[in-house]
Amino acid sequence: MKELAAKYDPSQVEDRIYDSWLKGGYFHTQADPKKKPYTIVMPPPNVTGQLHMGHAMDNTWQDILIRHKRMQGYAALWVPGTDHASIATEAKVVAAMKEESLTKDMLGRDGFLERAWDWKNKYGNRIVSQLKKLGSSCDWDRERFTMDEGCSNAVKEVFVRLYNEGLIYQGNRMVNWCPVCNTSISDAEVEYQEKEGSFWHLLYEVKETGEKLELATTRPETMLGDTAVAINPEDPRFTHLHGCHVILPLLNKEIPIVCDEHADMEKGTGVVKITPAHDPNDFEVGKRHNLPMIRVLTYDGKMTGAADKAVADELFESGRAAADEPRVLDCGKYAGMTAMQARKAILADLEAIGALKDTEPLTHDVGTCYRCHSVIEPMVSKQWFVKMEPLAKPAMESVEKGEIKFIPERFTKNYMNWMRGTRDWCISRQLWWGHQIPAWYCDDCGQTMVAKEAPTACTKCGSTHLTQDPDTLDTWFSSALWPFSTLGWPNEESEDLKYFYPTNTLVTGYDIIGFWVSRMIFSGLAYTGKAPFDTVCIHGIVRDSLGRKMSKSLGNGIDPLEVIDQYGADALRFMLVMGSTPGNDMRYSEEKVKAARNFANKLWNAARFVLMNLPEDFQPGLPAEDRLDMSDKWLLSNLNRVAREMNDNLEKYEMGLAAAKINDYIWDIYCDWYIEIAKVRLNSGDETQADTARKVLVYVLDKMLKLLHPFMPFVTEEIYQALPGSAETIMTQEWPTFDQAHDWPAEEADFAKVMDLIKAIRNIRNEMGVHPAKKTTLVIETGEPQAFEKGNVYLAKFAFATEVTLTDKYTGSTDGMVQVATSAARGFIPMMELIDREKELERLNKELEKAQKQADSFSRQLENPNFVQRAPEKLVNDTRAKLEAAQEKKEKILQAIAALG
RNA sequence: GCGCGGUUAGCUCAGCUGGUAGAGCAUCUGCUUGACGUGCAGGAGGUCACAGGUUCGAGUCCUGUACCGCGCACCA
Repeated sequence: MKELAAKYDPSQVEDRIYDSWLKGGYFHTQADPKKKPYTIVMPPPNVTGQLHMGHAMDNTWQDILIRHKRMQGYAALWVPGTDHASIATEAKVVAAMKEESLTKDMLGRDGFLERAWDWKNKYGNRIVSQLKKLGSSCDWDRERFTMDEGCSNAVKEVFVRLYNEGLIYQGNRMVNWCPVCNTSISDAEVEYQEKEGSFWHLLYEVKETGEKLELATTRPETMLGDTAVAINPEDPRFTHLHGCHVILPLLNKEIPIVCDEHADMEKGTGVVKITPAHDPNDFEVGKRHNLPMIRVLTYDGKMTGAADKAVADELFESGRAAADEPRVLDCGKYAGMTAMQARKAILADLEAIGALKDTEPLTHDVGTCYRCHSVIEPMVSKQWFVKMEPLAKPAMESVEKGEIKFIPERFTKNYMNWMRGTRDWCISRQLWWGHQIPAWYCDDCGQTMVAKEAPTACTKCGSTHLTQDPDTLDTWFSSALWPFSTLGWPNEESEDLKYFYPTNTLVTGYDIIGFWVSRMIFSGLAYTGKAPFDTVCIHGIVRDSLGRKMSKSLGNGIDPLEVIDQYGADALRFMLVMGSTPGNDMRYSEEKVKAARNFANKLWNAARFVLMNLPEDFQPGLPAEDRLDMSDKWLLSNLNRVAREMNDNLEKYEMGLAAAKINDYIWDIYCDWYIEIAKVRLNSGDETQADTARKVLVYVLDKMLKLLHPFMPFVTEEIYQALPGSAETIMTQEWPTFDQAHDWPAEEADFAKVMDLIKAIRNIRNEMGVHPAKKTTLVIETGEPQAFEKGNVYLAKFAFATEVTLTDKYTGSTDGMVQVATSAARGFIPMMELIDREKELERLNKELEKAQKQADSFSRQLENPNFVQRAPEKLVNDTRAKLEAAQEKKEKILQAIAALG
């Protein structure tokens, strides 16, 4: 047992406690046949990232769940780790290199990767130590990284398997190309932003008829790559053009007019130019009509030139180009221009020849890169894809069957929509930081070989000149495997995999259901045959106090570490769960953090009070029942209920409700009522009473520390350590459960009656402005003396009574007596001279009105024969009792008014 | 266009399977009460967006409307 400091200073306590947890090894969990497993894998933050409010919330929720289960005796494992975040990290490293005027090309792949690893090693620990600041009880012995050996092995394994099953293929497809990041990105990574643009109406001359065909485009610079124009086959305006051609302006090239339903008769002029290499719809049209694909943009967003053409042509001539490879145009005078420059130049030239009819302003949604927000160029390019349909099907079924449950349930729909609509997943990235694709090409014959290890010779021609595909995999490819790659997969014999997998709860934000959750689900099902978790608990995002998304550009982000420094991790954590609901966004506000900090402080002081009242030789343990009085039983009975309800709430992922309950119990019930009661007994001079109060105080304090621990781990541990007879840590103590032996409804009800009277007396005194120092006698008239006899002592203190008398019928004078009424009792207080008669009359009438309203509402209900007939019997009886109580109270108020008059 | 969410006290939000509307903050009135003023006691403040419906009974379930926000699709 030790003393608590006069003030709780989280910054003096938290790091020390966290270290002690680490030293104690309490976070570490192993397969244990005697226990049930409970597993959470942490959504891996970017290795070079910094903790933000989103992480803080995500990890707080996980920590609450894991600490709760750990205390319940599960082998609770929380696997932490970080994500290599290919594109984000690479961008940062490149930016840092730029400071030294270095580029990737100057360093070469190996040189670059060396730098990238240095970067990772330098910053990779930052986020981890920040997570520790939060109090996260992850098993750091198992910390993983998506590019570590095990994860990389899993990635290669999956890639090879899927390839062999035909689920990964390579091909020239339309992809989203970011000319700034210089890589393809997946459909999911494209963000649409509304932008001001124009709609340019162009005129293409029909070769056969000489008429000018008007069509509109938002991207005129791609017209050099047009290989057709399309009209709708049903369009009566253009039937005469079936089979005709147009002359593509500027290039003076003949291209066909094709009939395709992609051309919408209602839209624009009904004529649409077809650029198969640079538009996803046109790509499809091109395939349907066997149109050539002509690429006019380089991968860094410039118009192609002679050199680009030469490279491509050489591939074709040597026979190494795939059949679906696009041709490349030498854009001549436009070569080397950016798309924007080319747009201007081409429009000017079109105008000069009279081919630009009109320019119409237009706001439209433009696809942008989620990373750098530059405009995406749709482009045909040779990439690796995962065939989604065969994988999505079981992934949807699994959720439909209820093997995986979303909390809240509505996100199931969100997930289903995503799965249903998803196209094949482009997984190759033109980046160096990441898992290099395990595919090798024969320099001599072009043969493709996919294997976990580099082949020594070409399987076709035997050549030893092999080159590995330079591309890396989408970051999400490795995160998709996270729930099992971290547990030992593909080694099916792994103890951890067998014991801890499938995991239980996945906690994450709704913004990455598509990116991550869905991919883990289909991956888990495909490779392990099991859904990777049974529950997906979704939280919203933390917004600023004005409800705006926190963002770098707005500069409205709140740094969780600064909040921790100022108010403590417990306060931040508590703020992030109190009053929050799964799936809903919440606002950050410093007021809320302060409220949480105040709560920690309240608990601290309560504990200080308890401890300072314990004698040296104090023996903890609850006294025998016959020593417990009404207030003890009321307190314990309430504790019991709170424990049960919190447990139910946590099982249902209602962390916010659970937090509110322990908050209310500690503050209202334990501190505001019970400690005040205990003071009376501690100072009563009755050692038995005092000892009972102390024992109950300590017993309940211990329980409520445990109930609060998952939410506020630091302050609860610090206090727990100071309790007599405490173990080395609260972390592994048993979570309190409902105890049938501590269920005392009768005493609870009796005590409630006493509290009622106390509140009524406090109320009147306050309203009448009677100074607390002014004490009076008190006569209680009641038909239920058992409650008030036992509560006598407390009434003296809380009702400011010098002397309390009980009677079943007050026969004394009502002169000068102020009367208070509750349903169970009438109180007579001689203090009329202290109060204003008129005011008191007014107050009583108000009370009467209130009671009357209540009684009316109940009797109305009971007068309804349908209610009595159809409502549950218990409810009807309860309502009768309530009506009776309201009437009794009314009666007593009436008597008080009469006495006054 | 399809879908989702929100609308409850001045503010920020809870309210689980329908049963007399809650909290924190703010506000007002008292209180230097031997744990805590980061506190204590008390007050005021709500036709739960609107309109219908189901039900003995609706903040809660159903239908529709309005406003705010979000996601997806389309965008020649």
